[in-house]
Amino acid sequence: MSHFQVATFNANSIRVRLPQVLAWLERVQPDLLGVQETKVQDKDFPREAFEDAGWHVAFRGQKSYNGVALISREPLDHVHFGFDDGSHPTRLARTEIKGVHVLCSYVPQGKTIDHEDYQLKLRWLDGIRDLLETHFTPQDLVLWMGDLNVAPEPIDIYDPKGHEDHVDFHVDVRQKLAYVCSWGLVDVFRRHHPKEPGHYTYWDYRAKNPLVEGKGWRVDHILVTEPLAERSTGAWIDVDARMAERPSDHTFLVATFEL
DNA sequence: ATGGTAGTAAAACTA
Repeated sequence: MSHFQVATFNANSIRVRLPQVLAWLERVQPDLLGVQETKVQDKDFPREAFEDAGWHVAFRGQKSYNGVALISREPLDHVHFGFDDGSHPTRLARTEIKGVHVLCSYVPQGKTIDHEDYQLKLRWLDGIRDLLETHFTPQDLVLWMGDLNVAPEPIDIYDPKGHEDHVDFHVDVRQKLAYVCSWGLVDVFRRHHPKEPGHYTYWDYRAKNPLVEGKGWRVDHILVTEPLAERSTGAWIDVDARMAERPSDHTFLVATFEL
């Protein structure tokens, strides 16, 4: 039996959030952290800051937008960025660690439901289903984590009635995520906190006092195949991590397993 | 209230 702790975090600039991320890694000591929205070109990624602290990093970014990174205690095996056709390398990272196949993604947000980017988002999620079907079976140990930009259920967002036309809660995107999960993925946070409302991973900067007013969204997820779900021992959202000096609009989601 | 704030990067775009 081997302990395995994995986490996901939308940093909204890895350079601005560097002290917060380093402190969090030091405190929690996960095996693997997936980061989205690093917002930095590879030449400017703060690689040495992580390596000096004893972490291994793999990243793929671009100027201003997107960017994903994997931060690991053990050296990372080969990390593949993007889909099989090479598209979206700054939104998707894949690797294998401790026998677990890991996907880390920053799903396109979609802007508005009448925007063409929303259709791109739906097709993007189809692409994840295709990727899963191509490379794995539901009997494998597979973990998909990241900012998926979908609140799956009404309990995963404040004021669900008021957000029915929002790209992160619209019926089409929720059905699309359900379709991907119907391949054989379980929401590991919900497995440990069934039907509990008010657990959020994201709060809009533009709200006056979103954390206090409870104006949050659960759009960051760790989804796993059934054999991995059976080995999961807990899942939690680290709201305390938002006590940082310059917190991201998202916070850390953590899951633990006994492999 | 079609606003609000944060980040990048240098005006406007994204979330």
